[in-house]
Amino acid sequence: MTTKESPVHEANAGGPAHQAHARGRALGKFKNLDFLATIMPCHRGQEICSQGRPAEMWYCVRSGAARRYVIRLDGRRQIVDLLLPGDCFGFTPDADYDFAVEAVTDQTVVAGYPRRRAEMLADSDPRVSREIRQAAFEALSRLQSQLLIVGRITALEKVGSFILEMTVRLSRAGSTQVALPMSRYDIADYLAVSVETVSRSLTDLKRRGLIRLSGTRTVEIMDREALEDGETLTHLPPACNMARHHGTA
Amino acid sequence: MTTKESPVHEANAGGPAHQAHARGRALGKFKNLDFLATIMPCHRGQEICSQGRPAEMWYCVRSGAARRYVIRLDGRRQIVDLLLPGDCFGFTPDADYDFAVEAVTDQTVVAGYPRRRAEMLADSDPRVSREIRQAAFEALSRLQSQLLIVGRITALEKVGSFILEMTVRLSRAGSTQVALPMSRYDIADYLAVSVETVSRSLTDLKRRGLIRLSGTRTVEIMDREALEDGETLTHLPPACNMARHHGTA
DNA sequence: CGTATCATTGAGCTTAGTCAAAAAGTGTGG
DNA sequence: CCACACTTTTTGACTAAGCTCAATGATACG
Repeated sequence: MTTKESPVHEANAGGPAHQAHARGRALGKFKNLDFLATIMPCHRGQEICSQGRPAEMWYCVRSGAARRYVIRLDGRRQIVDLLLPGDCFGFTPDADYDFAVEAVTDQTVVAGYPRRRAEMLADSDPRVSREIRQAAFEALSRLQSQLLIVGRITALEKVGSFILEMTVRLSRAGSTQVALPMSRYDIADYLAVSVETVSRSLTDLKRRGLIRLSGTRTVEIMDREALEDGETLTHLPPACNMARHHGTA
Repeated sequence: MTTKESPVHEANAGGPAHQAHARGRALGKFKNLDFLATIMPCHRGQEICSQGRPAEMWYCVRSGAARRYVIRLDGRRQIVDLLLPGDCFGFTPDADYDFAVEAVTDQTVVAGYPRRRAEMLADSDPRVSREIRQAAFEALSRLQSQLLIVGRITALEKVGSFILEMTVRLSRAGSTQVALPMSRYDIADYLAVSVETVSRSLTDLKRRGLIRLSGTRTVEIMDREALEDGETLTHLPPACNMARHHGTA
């Protein structure tokens, strides 16, 4: 769904939430490879690598956000990784990429490392070797998290845990607020549900008082417990028509 | 679902389909580390590593099959990787495993490599370093495949592509037959659907003539095209009551 | 100040989950 | 070799969650 007829939901991502989150960790990867990095500033929607092309580079997000995705036979898009500052990508066991990667926001910057040379360096420098290994393990961990989210039963749970994950990954320590860099379409394709369902779920979570929205892309967590529980989210007052005026958006 | 009340669906997996699939590639990993491998034969259901414990070992499946999984708060089990001969696991960016791994069949053999020592060896031997990197990239690739399967829309598509994946991974080249080493419960927890749905989907695929079952765990692919298409699988003759006596089970 | 995209909401319908129970295998011990 | 106990697998009936189609608000950008 989602990206069925409308091939690219790009153009206008709008919102105040896009000044990347380049924190300390953004520079924490491939330190010992940085001297051969190519810095690439990307605009929204710009393709960074494309499926089927020779996998000649590894990358690391410096700021902004990127989506790694696959287009299915039926035209649907499945996002298989959301890449935030500090996240590395481009790893594949084969000669070619079996995915594509695009910048999600303007102001996205990635560092590119020629794979061949990086591998040769890894051969001679254990620190490089360990950095790459660590980056791959982190990618593995992200994918597992995503699988656990996508594998949830109800859309409410998926959206709820997605927000929690984004909070953890985008906000420092105890923050309860996240500025999502991506559109509802991206969220939908990440969670493998329809855009409408994402929207409805957010509305529902808002009505239940678990989150608040400031603008469309800034989410504040009001009840973390309930969000990660899932028990609370299943078959409960689906539309409790309590005449509550939810403060703002 | 699935593993909700009934914690473990083990005991009797029976069936003729369990003589592991140790082919050449089973030994193709960590060649240069083999001298420090511990060979562990495992019985069905035996735990190989457990969530939350220090990640002190890396592993490689030599024969049989294993499932990597996570138990959710609500008690459901999500399988996040099916490990077949040649597949490596145990990789984590943190100090502890954030998953558990169990043998799926009797006759499962895994090789264990002490992480510390393996890392030190990788530091000094580029071949080791590359082997580990390659294994991690393959794990990444498996996870991406699973995500693409779980992210499909209908259960019919999920089960269909699952069978295709298993055929590719378990059978040599052009074979159209797979002996699934795992139960319907495992399949359900891998696909994040209910057991009943898995069973119904298989029945449906059988009725449509896309597969045939010999016994309950041996699947023969009759129409690969249709299976990977998905288009064919959506809203079509859901129960064509043609009085056909499907040859055998 | 239009225009395009993003976001939300509604109505109808299909799919899959749940609960319940039967059928088919498998293994064991008498 | 058979009967029993236990799993695994399948099927049915019912319910509810989410997809689709369609339309209406919002918002940003030129």
